[in-house]
Amino acid sequence: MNIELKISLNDGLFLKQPQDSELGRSIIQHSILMIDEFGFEYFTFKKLSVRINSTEASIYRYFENKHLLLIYLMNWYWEWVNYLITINTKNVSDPKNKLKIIIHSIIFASQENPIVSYVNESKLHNIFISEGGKAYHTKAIDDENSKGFFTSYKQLANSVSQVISEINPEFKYPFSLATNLFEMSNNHIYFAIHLPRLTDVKVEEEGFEQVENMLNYFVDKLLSK
Amino acid sequence: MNIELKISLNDGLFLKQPQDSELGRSIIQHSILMIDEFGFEYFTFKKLSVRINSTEASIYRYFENKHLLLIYLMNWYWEWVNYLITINTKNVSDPKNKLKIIIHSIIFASQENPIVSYVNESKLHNIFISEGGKAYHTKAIDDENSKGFFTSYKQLANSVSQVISEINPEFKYPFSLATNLFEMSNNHIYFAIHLPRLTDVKVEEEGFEQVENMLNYFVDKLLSK
DNA sequence: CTTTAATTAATAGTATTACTATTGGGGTAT
DNA sequence: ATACCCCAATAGTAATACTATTAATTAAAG
Repeated sequence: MNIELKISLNDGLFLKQPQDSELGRSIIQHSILMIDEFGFEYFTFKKLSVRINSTEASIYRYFENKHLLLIYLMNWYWEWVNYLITINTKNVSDPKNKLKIIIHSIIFASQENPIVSYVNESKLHNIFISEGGKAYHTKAIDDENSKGFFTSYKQLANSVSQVISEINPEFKYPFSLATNLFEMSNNHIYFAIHLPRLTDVKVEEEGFEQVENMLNYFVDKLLSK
Repeated sequence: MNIELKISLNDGLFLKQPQDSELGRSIIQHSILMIDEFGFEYFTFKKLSVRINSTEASIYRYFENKHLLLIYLMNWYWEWVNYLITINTKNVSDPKNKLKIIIHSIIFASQENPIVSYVNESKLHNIFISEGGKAYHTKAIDDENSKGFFTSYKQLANSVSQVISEINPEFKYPFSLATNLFEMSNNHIYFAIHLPRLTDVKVEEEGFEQVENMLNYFVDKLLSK
């Protein structure tokens, strides 16, 4: 028997629940692989349909367009990081330790706890790093936001901000720092790979330790009294 | 007589120097207005050509495609901010004051020193905030980087990092902090407008004072010994 | 001056992309 | 057996991204 975790996402993101059918799961699986491989701009439903031996029109029955598919995938990622943070900090009471674990969860999300067989979490993390911003940098942002397409990210930011406020209740920018941890993590992994003159950190085969150290250093300094 | 400043940009960014002809300047002027108004995805050369009473093919003689036009505009912005920082800090010797002025220049770039008649610097700043990341989040990044399309940004980051190191020579991440000032400024202005739950700052009609205060607060804390 | 060369932008396309209306096939219920 | 419903494929259209070629204008050479 095959037990599959079902990630719960805003149902305005899809026309038909992709997790419930073979074709739907195949769309999720191969869209992740193809966006990672070729980039979001080059990725089309036509190309995806050829790869999964289906048709364009069939994919359109699941997702309205490729932009909403990207938001769907980013929501998957946010939900998954949220899940990771929850289980990793379950028995931790010291907020400073909690924040360390949160930072580790953000950066090493890709290498731990694969929970859904048809989702390559490591490549989903790559997409988050390279294409994540495109999910909310669009003219339709206000409309999409009002439909709740970014509540997962907001919840994530909210729970991280609470830990920040626990560490230093006087710190004036807990939400800004929380989102900055995500944005900075993405940016500096990306810069280290593609625009190294824009950062001080390097990424190695072993992983993103230097990025993790930098974020911990920033947080320590900013939250010291 | 009409004296126009000519911004010097990497000539791999265009096929034909747009600053040298009426049509070229019109392309720059109205692409800024249209991208700001409709967003980069909706913007096309066809629509631009209708607006400026020309043809698609004529625009293609100046720019290879709309992505390179965006990189061109972002380079324009980086060069312009670099120019602003240079003149604003010319007679300032204290590095702490210098950094304050740099932060002010980044955030209020749009409201000061319009230098080129056919460029609406305020709307160019809007594009930088909303669409800037798309200039370098693409599969062609390594190729484009090797052609020097991002040297303006790197120079900017480099000169800011020098000021940071002057303030605190022990600080380990001067480049990361420099780029983070730009990225954070963009993100939190954007969040304040569209995703307010992701930040602690608000933007008012008067401007982005709260963002400026936040960046100064971050810098003070991070660079204190 | 004229003829030739070079530079300019417009015409008129094509291939691809994004998206949709409609049809048909395979289970399920009665 | 047949009516009903769900599913995905066929076969389109309109818009987009891009290009080969031609026409018009300007500059240079004889």
